[in-house]
Amino acid sequence: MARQKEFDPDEALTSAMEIFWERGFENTTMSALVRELGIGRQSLYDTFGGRQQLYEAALRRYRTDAMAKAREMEGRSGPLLPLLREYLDEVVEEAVTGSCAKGCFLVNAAVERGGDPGVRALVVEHFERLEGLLARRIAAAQRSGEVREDVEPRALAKTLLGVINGMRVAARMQPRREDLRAMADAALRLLS
Amino acid sequence: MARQKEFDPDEALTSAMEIFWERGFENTTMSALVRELGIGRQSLYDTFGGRQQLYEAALRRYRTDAMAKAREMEGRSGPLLPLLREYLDEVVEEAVTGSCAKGCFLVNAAVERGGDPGVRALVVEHFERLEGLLARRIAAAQRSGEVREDVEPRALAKTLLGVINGMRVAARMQPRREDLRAMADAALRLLS
DNA sequence: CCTATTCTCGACAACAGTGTCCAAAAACCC
DNA sequence: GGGTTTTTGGACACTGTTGTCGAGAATAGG
Repeated sequence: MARQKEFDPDEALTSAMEIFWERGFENTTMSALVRELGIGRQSLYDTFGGRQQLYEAALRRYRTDAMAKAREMEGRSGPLLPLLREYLDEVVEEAVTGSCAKGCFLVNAAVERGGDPGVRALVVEHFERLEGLLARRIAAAQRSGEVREDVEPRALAKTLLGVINGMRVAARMQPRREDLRAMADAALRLLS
Repeated sequence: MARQKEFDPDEALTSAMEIFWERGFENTTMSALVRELGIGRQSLYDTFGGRQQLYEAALRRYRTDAMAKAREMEGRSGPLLPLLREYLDEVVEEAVTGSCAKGCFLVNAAVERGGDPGVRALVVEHFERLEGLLARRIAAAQRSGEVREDVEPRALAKTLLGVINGMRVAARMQPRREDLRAMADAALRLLS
């Protein structure tokens, strides 16, 4: 029928995501993406349909990956705290890895583009799901006596998520692994 | 000698700060500032010297105000937890007040312009000071038995700051007072 | 009242970035 | 091999933004 694309759209989206993640929306021009992805301008527009749409696609992909990690944690049984430690370690590594401080794409998006309803909805939805997931696991851990019971699960989940996002912000200022680990350790200790 | 300014530079800086705070750097054009401050373009450039410099000046002003609030808390004696509650209440109100979700200017700046060394330094310095201040008060509260002693003060301070910044991020996504209060309550409960 | 200095306002040059157009090239099917 | 469809790459129109220029207005001092 016709000519086939010379690049892999999925791979391109991943690269675009990393660039948007590091530099943010406003500091990422289409020209830069064309240059760094090694894809023609027109191909980029044809495939993804413009900067805003490409950004949202990148955000969706990040969100899917992030939720997969969280669900993987949910899927496993056993005590909560070791699972949480593992999860937090991943959060730290992700926030620190890369040429510069990236933090978390969703947090960055919320801060930088909270004004955009589409972006905001995308972000809010993710964190609500994550909070629900955490709250359920925390409630179970409270019943088994692993987590203190003087704070209700929902509030504990919100606060834990707060620490996690605080870690991401801290990582964006200064990606020092030991600082983030200290926060993670303390947060876990406080739960019991 | 000469004509005097028709506007108050200090007041103008305050307004500019609020606008940068709400919309961020890239989404705030000089033309918009000229329009909304009611000041001539040239006057703005003469007084503040360009967008980047105006932004940094606004950031400095915010930082000064924020540190003043923190020091006010430090100055007062008595048990720590009530003071912290008061402080957190202020944080919540500040993050929620305004026509839209503002969060914290410094957090926003760190996320949006972490790439700029000047901005980054400004932000890092502030949070380091704040962390030190908190750590000192927490250490004292530990000695008096008000705060649990199984986590060292520095780590506790980092984590508390993490929750606070997490609250600011949450506020930027969805400025719901009850959610932020729940986080603040839980964080305080976890300290004891 | 006059002069010197500073402020104010509209206009604008220079620049950067987005999204589109068009011609050429490439792949697939007949 | 020819025709058709799609991709590709460069050029470019258009828009929006920054920072500056020059003329005119306002104020303080002589």
